[in-house]
Amino acid sequence: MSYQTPRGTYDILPDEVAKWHEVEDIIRRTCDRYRYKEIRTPYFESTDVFAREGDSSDMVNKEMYTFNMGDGSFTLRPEGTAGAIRAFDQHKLYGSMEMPAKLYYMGPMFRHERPQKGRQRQFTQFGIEAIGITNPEIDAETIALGVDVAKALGISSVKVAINTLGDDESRAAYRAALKEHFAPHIQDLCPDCHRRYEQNPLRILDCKVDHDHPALLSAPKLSDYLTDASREYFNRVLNSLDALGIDYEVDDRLVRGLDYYTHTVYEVISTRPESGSQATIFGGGRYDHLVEYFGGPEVSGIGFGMGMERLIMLAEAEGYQFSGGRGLDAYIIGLGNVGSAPLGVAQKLRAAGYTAETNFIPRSLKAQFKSAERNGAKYIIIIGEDECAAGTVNVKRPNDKAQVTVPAAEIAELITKWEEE
RNA sequence: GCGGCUGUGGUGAAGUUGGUUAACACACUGGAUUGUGGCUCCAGCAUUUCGUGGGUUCGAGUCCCAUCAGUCGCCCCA
Repeated sequence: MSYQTPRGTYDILPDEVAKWHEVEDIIRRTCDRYRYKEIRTPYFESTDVFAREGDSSDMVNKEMYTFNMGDGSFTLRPEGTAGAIRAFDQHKLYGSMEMPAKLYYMGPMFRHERPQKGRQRQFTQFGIEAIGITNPEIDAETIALGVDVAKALGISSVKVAINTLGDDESRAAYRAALKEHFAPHIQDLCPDCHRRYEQNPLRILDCKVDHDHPALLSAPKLSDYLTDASREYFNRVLNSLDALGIDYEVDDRLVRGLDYYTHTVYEVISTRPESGSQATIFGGGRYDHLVEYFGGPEVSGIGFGMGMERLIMLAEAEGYQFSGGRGLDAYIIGLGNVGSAPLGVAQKLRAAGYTAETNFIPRSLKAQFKSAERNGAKYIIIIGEDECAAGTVNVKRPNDKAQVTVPAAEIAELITKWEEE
């Protein structure tokens, strides 16, 4: 009997962790520059935080990890927005933070989906939310933040696709128009579109099967149903993107899966052909009713979510070199009966800020040299019985094979001197 | 949830129409060189074992069924 990680989950092994630290660090620094503050919410919430009324999609019905321990129904968070808004309302941050409240989060999310590459059941998502002020410049700035993160990881082949869903009035009118338009053609469309017709008519527009169907090509445009205010808002978003120096493409077929989105929606995708179904780097939009749903004021927010596994995959595809973490400064070799002398030397170096490692099991000099080399030691320190008795150590620099003998007490000073050369 | 493909040691992998000792390479361990490594050479390294569990057969890594996992596409994508 052997054990393995559950389907769609994976271990991040020691060799890969440095990569994650680096990505996390880039995200934190970027958010810091934009003055977004981290918020950490529970990994599970009451189920109704995620299963809001009006959502009848597959996500809520089949793709959530929900459990009941006898004190209510709880669900592992499938995304970050709901928890952040819930916290914003619960702690009345609209009273203590200056608006917009600019928040970011980073951590594991859980979705019971069929796994694929870049699509795990437990995955890691970074996201931001700017809550409390409806303003097109904010919408544009969130895109700039996400693009900055991607750029910092060398991801340059990106395309910003953006669209507007308009306000409630615009979207309701468009939805009605779409249903009216497709009603006579519904029999010609694929079975999936039959379901979409009922559940989310906007999704028919990006159907892969019926992509070139005449009824799709002649379908009414959302832009024709926008109110003047909505159109004006969207134009200001686009102008702001110009000001930020961000190229974009308006894609009037870009929609979202949930009903709470209004006005701006966007997706930033990789244009590298091999990225396939993992092309989306991050996607987000504005939501008008979420804050009041959780008991807060009638204000809107905007945010995006970014899958960090994909981010790392894309960074690697673009040739980004991860630093690999800190290397080894000194490897201390002990030969013969030298007791704990190597430990003492290692500790002196660590106290001075260096990384140091010693051999613990009796091994030949050759074997210990191999370990030192494999660990990429910048300095190799040899302590034999003679040195131990004399209170000295041999210090070797593999680069040029220079070697000196110094009193053990002065080891840190010697390394520092060599480091400064 | 649906369909296709894949699954051999630490890694990459070869394994013909089922036939008896699972190739090769790298990595790793030890030695040649018992206090100065990185090269070279030698040796060891899957010993009912080929993701797991059944089945067919005199005999299965090779065929059949189931199952698990990965992967590609669909659905969905908060």
